[in-house]
Amino acid sequence: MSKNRKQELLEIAYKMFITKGYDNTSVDEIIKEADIAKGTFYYYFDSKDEVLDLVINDMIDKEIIVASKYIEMQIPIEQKLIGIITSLRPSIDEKNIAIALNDDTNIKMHRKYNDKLIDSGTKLLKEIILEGINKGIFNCNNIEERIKLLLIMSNELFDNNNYSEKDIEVFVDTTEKMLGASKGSMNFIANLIGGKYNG
Amino acid sequence: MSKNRKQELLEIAYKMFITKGYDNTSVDEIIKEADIAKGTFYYYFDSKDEVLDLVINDMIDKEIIVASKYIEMQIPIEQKLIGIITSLRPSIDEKNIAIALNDDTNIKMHRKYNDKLIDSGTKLLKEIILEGINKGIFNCNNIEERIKLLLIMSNELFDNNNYSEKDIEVFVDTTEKMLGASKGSMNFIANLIGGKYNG
DNA sequence: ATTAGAAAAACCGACTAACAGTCTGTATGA
DNA sequence: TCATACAGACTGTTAGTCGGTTTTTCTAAT
Repeated sequence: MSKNRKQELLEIAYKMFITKGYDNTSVDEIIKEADIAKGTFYYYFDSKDEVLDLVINDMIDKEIIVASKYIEMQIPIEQKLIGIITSLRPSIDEKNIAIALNDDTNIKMHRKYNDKLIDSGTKLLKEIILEGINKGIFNCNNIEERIKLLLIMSNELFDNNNYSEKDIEVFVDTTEKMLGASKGSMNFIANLIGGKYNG
Repeated sequence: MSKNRKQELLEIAYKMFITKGYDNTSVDEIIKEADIAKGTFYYYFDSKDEVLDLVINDMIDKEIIVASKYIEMQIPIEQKLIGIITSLRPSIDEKNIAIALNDDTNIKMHRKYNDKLIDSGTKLLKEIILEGINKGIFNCNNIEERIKLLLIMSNELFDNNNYSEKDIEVFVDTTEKMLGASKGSMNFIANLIGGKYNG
């Protein structure tokens, strides 16, 4: 029951953080929901903050698993790249996550999520971009730094649901240019992101 | 003494937020420092959060005033643009601000600062970029969206003191490309930012 | 012009409720 | 018997409240 209990607590915490927000979820509420005592909670975790970190790690890990599938797929490099970037953002059926992250009481959660995403996403994207450079589709140096910027833009632009068609247009244009891809080669992003987020 | 008192309280709060961090500064500590009672504090402000908002507004307003001076200066457009962007970030003698913003206990403050900065900075930069387009130095559409991306990158990249030469190189390259400036026309950024932040 | 007195603005500090985290245990299984 | 797993009363700190007091400002009658 030990590993199970910890995981069970994390799942309860996750659900409550998403539905109520991190700041608005007290440890007392979590243990009431889990029907355990305070001492038990602090037997498994050092702090509420540690729970947040673990919850976010789980969230990102799931996104990474989905995103990873694009690497082996038999599709154009550009589509792999964009597939990964969009997969790293909360998907349609995780719309409540996007809403939660963007809530004013979840600033801390949001920040930790984005930081971790950039960290994990960079490793994935590096493979793709190197492949693209080898095939002559991309042309750029300082790959990791460019990926970081790419993920920063994606994070800040697309995780509030307040972006416009023009935002996507500029993001596509900038992505093409900063990777040295040919103009228009990533135009399909617009459909993907538009469909994924606004649909 | 009424307007003065409010301003005095904001200045005390500002100093304490910067030196101790927002989360680590309690209202009790602020009123002790100001030598007033709790009721007085809440006579002037609705919440601790409102104080944070007001403090940040003041901070950004000061940065905007400095940045605005570049508009009238007789220097190349590229230098105006970069001058403004770098002015919007905490300057050398405000290094403690940068440190505070990046502290783990100041996530909320940091986020509000960046959001407000993008809001205020966009208006300033728009003038410059239009001027650049008119003079044939820049060449791009969707100006406001590009500015937003530019400020997002600048914010996320440069306000922790953890960026490298390569980060600057990529930022310069991306900025040139996304505004349609000629290659190398903004190379001087490296010195500016490097000197400003790492010196 | 002076002043009583009413009204509004500025201020006080004890109080509450909610919270994260602690501590001293007890039960249970190897 | 020893470590793992759990319990729940307790503490200290916090943001925010509330009923009351002082100080200032305005009004009006002398």
